[in-house]
Amino acid sequence: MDTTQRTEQQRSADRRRRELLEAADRVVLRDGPGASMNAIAAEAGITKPILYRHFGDKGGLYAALAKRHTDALLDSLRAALDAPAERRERVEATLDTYLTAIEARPQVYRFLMHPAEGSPGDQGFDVGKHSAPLLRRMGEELAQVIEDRLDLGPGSHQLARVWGHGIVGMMHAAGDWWLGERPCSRAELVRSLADLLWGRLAAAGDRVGGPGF
Amino acid sequence: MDTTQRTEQQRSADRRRRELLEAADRVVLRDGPGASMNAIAAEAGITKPILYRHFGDKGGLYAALAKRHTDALLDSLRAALDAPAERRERVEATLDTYLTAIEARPQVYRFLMHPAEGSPGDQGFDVGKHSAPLLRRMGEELAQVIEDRLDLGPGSHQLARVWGHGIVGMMHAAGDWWLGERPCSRAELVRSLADLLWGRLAAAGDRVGGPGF
DNA sequence: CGTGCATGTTACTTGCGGTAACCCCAGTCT
DNA sequence: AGACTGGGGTTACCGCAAGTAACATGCACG
Repeated sequence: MDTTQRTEQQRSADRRRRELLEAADRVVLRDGPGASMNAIAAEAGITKPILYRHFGDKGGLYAALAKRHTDALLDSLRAALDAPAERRERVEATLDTYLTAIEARPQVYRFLMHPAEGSPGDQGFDVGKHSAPLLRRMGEELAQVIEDRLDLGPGSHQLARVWGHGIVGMMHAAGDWWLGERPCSRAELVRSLADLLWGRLAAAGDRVGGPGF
Repeated sequence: MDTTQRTEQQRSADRRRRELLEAADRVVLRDGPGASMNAIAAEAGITKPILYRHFGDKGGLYAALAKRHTDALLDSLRAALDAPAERRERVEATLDTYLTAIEARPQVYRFLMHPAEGSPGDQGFDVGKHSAPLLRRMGEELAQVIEDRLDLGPGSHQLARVWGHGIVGMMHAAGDWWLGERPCSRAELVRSLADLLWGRLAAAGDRVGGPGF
């Protein structure tokens, strides 16, 4: 009765919410992160106030949208990282998974990395979470995996966290640059990054005939 | 005559431009990247259209502002990277220089790394330059240094570029996270990152008693 | 003197985020 | 049946910031 009815309405609201999110998705993918609430509402076949009833404000809508994609991407990454294989292979598989994802849907990627937060009065938004939460989440998850799986001696917790965020940042920056310039194949990029993580920078010899170092 | 006058006016215009930039700087440092053109104009003691005459649009002003800070930071980094010392020392010095800079003036840092927000429609902004050009410039410069100084065998050009952007991204992401959470001292962070670059990730042993990998 | 020309202003338009007030229709209670 | 309530929807509006005319002023040159 009361409960069944409430769940019924709940379900209806959830379905509506999903429809709205999919419409928003289409618009954001088409117009970029600067898509207006009016455009999104129009795409969904309704008007602005409904969006605000469901998501509070633009930040809320964008957060919900970002969460969907972020969760999906993180699932793929976890799968690659958890595969039964040698460490280097897993690292390469994870890098490749990430790069494949951003290559396949660059619009989604742009949106996730530069959600543009509040904006106007942006007062409604917490200043602390200025940046893309996706990078933070990836960094934290990777840190956890590193800490769980590797024997790093004393201070392993801190070390794992630094490495987690650092490696994610490396992947992100290299991917961003690569996506813009396409200077090489994905496989080459993956190899180069893995080589970097595998200490080839430290192992390289000084160039002969260069400036005297 | 003509020329002298023109240079005279040019100089005057340049001086004015600099004053405007410094005023803009003060406002952006105080109010964050969402500072309005009105506020900047008021701080400079003039009104909006003058700003637009000098910088075209908000993007132009922000680009000019960013260029100043970016150039300054890049100069410091070049100095640290060019110091006569062992490679590891230079790497650590460069990391430390970067972290010291973002620690000393987080407002500047936020502005440089997330200029896209702007404000509401942000439609005055070119979609192409979505991200911080600072990262790209740092990546390119580092790539150049790596290629010039290290002997990487065949494919060294590509490799150096990938590494340049990757390392810069690592530094940036770790720095961003560190700046927000302050989980350890700057020196510890520098050491951890350098260790990562020096192959400690690849060299670490599997954790005993953990899940069977 | 008037004619450029750079510098400055006021006052406007446009477009967006966000909100208040109203509307309508399906059930429900008495 | 008829008033009552509440979720889904709309129109019309506010405030604010980017960007733009159109008008005003000071100063060199012929």
